[in-house]
Amino acid sequence: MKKENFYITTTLPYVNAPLHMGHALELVRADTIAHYKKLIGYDVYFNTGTDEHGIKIYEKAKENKIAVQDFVDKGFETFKEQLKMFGMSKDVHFIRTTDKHHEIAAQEFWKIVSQNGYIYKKNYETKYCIGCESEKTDSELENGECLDHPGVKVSLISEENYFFKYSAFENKLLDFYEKNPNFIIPDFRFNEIKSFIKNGLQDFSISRLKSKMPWGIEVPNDGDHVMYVWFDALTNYISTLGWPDNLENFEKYWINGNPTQYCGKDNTRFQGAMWQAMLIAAGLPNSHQIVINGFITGDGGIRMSKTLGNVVDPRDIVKEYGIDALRYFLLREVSSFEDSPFTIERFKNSYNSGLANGLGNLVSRIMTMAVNYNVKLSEEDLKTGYYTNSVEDLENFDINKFVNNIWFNIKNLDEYIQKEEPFKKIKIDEEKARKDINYLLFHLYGIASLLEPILPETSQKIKDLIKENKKPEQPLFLRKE
RNA sequence: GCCGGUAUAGUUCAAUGGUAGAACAGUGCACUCAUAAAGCACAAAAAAUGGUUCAAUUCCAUUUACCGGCACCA
Repeated sequence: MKKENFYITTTLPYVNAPLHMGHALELVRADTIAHYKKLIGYDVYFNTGTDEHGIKIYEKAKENKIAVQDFVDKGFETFKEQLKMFGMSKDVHFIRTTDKHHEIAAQEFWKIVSQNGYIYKKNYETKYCIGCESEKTDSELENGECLDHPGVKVSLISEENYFFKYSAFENKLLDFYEKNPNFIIPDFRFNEIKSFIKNGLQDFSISRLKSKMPWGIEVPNDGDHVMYVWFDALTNYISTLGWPDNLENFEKYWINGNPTQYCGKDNTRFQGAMWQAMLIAAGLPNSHQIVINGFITGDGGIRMSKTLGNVVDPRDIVKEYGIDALRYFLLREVSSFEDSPFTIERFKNSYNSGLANGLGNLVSRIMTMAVNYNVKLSEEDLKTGYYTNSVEDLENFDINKFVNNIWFNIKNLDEYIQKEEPFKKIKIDEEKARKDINYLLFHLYGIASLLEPILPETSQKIKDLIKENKKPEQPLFLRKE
């Protein structure tokens, strides 16, 4: 039978800074969905990678006195190492916006959109703060002054830029949304973007003078300009598939793979509208779904920031508690769509109750009985698939709810042991006690199966213990005080 | 300012036009297979005002508080 295909991607983080908790959330969630789809038999293409162009990266490299290419190469290696720390699938595909084939794809994309009449040149006024020596957006200004340099009026710099005819896509986007009522998840984000578009779209600038921003992809047939972020970065979602050369992969995963994009809520507009308009402009099919995460905040919903000192680094969590502990918290405790706080205290509470006292302890108590009384699962029991039910939540990207249900099963087994007391029964009615333990093993194996996309490492450990009829040598998750 | 949303136990979240459920934290009991774990029990909640209704936490309106969006910021 021919396998069905599935494509999923994260956004590409900037290569010049370490990944924060929000990145970890997006990556781990996309990984979970990718893993789940593989389990139910899909041929999955999972994309992530790094955005490596732009003035900030260029300047940072200069500041560190190294060649820009070396700087981004190093950043990319760091990125890959961090993905390992998040327990990502090994078969994830990486795209770098400095990859040669990506650069060619971005230029080809530009050419097509230009041929279709959606790119034109016009004068563009940017606001420039002499103090910062950089361009500013309106949202960065107050009363026409940059916040870091009050009293210094920003100056207006005029230059010729290429523009994308975004304004031509109002109705096309609204039509597309109308036909795809689940295009953006959750629906309140969908409403936001709809009302944004109904307020009217303005064309936006898509190039910069190369003399001012040397580190970027050249605009086709115009060596004086490089692409500004949009046409460069957003096209990664198809260049990773080999577009425009490898149309086989493109057809398989983009056209027939329900391309699904995870992103944070600050990216709603870019992924949900801008990129979609660009695809229409290029005559290419739209994404299938955009799934939008909330933010990870500090306690009380306030923003994480260095000055407040409430930043939790995902790498520190992994170092102290392990990969699956981080994944557990992100996938179970963080709301699937709303903002959620991440504090060490919350994390520790959740770790102790859910992983140490919950799952870890359950594995210990069941395996001890199974080993002591030598109860093993039959080959047939080991083959039973657990992915027939209860996956609706995953299909709706409500991972949070899915994981909660697994923990409901864990609780049920604890209650079962307490009620049936096989450890007592074994002295009175051995056959019945062995049946109980078999039941427990069977359902524990089921829990391990459900956990496969959530906590891949732990899932494998539990399955091995059951198959080999062994107790864990050390607690799966040591209680932390 | 405009548009949208939210307000339920100490905390994070449910359900519901007619007894408001759970998890974590708390208190107590009790068990020993297990990581001083798990189990059982107890305690604990509808922002305010008004309206519709036999009946409102639920529907409607107003007020208050908070959150999100309102463009070139990944």
